[in-house]
Amino acid sequence: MEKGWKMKITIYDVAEAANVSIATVSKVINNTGNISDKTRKRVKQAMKDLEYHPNILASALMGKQTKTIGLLIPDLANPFFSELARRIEDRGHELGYNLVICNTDYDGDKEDKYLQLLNQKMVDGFVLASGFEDLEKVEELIKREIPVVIVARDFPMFSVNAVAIDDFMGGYIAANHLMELGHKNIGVIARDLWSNRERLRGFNHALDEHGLKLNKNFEYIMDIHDIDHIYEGREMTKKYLLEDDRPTAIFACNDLLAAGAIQEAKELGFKIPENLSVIGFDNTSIATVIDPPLTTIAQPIESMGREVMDLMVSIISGEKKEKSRVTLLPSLVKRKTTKAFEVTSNTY
Amino acid sequence: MEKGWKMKITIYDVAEAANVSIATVSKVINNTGNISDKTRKRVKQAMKDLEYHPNILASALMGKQTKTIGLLIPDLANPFFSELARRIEDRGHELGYNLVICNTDYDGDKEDKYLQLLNQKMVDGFVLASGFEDLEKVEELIKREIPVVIVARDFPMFSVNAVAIDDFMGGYIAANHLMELGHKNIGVIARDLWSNRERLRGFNHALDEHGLKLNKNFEYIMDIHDIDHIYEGREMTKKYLLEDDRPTAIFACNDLLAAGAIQEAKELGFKIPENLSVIGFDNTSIATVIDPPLTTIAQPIESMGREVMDLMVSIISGEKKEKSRVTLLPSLVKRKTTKAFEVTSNTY
DNA sequence: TTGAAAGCGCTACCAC
DNA sequence: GTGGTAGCGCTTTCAA
Repeated sequence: MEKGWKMKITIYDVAEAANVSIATVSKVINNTGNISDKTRKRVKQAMKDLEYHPNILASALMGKQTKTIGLLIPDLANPFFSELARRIEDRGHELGYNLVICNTDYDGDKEDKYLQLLNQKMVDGFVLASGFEDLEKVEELIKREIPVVIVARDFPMFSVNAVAIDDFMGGYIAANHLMELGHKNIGVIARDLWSNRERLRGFNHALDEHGLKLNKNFEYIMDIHDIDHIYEGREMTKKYLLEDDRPTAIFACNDLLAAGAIQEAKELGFKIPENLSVIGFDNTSIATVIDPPLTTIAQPIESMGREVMDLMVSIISGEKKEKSRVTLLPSLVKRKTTKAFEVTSNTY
Repeated sequence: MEKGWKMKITIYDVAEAANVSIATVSKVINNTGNISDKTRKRVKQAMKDLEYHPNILASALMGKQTKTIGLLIPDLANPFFSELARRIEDRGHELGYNLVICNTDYDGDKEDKYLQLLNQKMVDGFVLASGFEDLEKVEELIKREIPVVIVARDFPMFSVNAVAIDDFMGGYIAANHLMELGHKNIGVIARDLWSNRERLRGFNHALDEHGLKLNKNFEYIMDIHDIDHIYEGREMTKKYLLEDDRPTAIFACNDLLAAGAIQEAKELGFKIPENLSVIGFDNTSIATVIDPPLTTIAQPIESMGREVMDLMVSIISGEKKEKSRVTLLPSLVKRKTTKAFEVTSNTY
């Protein structure tokens, strides 16, 4: 029979060409069983000649891995998440996995749909960078023994695999940096996410240690579905800055929010950092793009991506049986948006 | 037999529960054949009761679609691509498709590897946003009748499905905008990509119409693998601006490059746009983040994503047999980085 | 060291 | 209308 160029070539073709059974071919593909060097060589040659590539779906049907991981992420257009996805994909590629990436927009229904769909597609596991404020679905997965690792979002009192930074510490560092510069009256802008609440908690804790207290007028926790961070950052900043006892510094819980804060402040005639200090969070690429370059709390995005995939693979391979949690440390990246507070600077 | 909570439930379980054959179940799943309402209802109920979800891989083995598309993209961390990926995913989701996203870094070997791998995984088609300066692999796919659509990258003399903007026109618009403002001496910064070369061609064409000519000292085409656009933008800008006959405006072929240009110019003491006009390309979110907000040539990213998936699906479904190419139009988004050139402004 | 054969979960053709 | 059955391409006993 003529093997046309379009014919999909299967294990049978290889077997025929190498004059062995498909069982033998399968064994050399998977390096299992005992095959003599001679046959092995012959089979390999046949595979090469025919440009044979095993159909992964068929083998998955037999219980093998699909070598595909589902990544649920709130919003790829958000630099933090796209950079994280990038890193996870990089490491996945190194380890032989592909990523199905899904945007959830913090929408529970979408999360459900994707989880279910990717399950049907037999992904080997899920990386969840999504909101999942609701633990039910995650528990369901775990009960069904599907590998799950949560990233950038910790569930302190729940037994899941997770990699995240110490958000509390991040907030703590931010506050201390600002206080060291002499700021006492600080405004904060956050989102209604666990991680952001932790950052605030750390922030407040640091304040507390110095006998300071956050002015509730200068605390804003925006709705999770307000997607335009820049706008929100601007609005809040305007509100804060127009008050008589306006803050001398702002802690924004992500870089985008900080960008908005800076834009608005400048537009209102404030000089940054002379009249107002701003500190962000995440250290995404936009921190270096805005002017002045943003002082921010860095999440080690690359390491996070790496750790996530490594953890995932160790779970899949079964070498990690108990749940484990890796916590990375945030760090202060000083750039140009924070400066020592001087009394005179408050009246510009 | 006790159906444990972990048992994977199959079409057989449904058949048993509904007291029909698996053939019948299959028919109600796929809405094929003739099934009486009574049985249909019974089967559906059984599926619901058992929380049955068909194994997509198994049906794919039988020649059905995997409902998964491979997306090859140079770099998810680049805002243009992450925003595009976001839009493609959105539309894919609406149409019932998932996306396997792969970063290629314009690396031919990675492109090959991914193409081959995703092929094994039986994706229904490929969206290529990657470099693919080399057409061979694409031709190979097409010959094998695998649906392919190219995005943000046109192959004018080659018959492929593609959606892209008119890059020539984009460059043309940019040049005209600058010339209308009185600029005659303009520097350009581009990458060594087809799209960028087209933009330059359009740019030069416009110049030509006005009897102007690009000073070759102020033209730079950076290597495709130089990944740090900001840095490159800065370096070139410094070089240009330190010349005696320095340009009064810069056309950067993407927003990141423009961001670098602006940073450097400001650092050298130039006021933007008073002493130097800068125009970018893409209109990514960073255009609104930098200061001053960047005037740029917008690519309609959302429409592009939509068109790409729509085209892909129409190819898969077989309703589009001939190749087709959709060209979207770029548009000028005026913000704050371009301004009329005044003679005095050249000596600040 | 090799191969025959029994599936994996599903679809589709052909009988009844 | 419904069901039996032959695969899809692969892995994995179990015999030879």
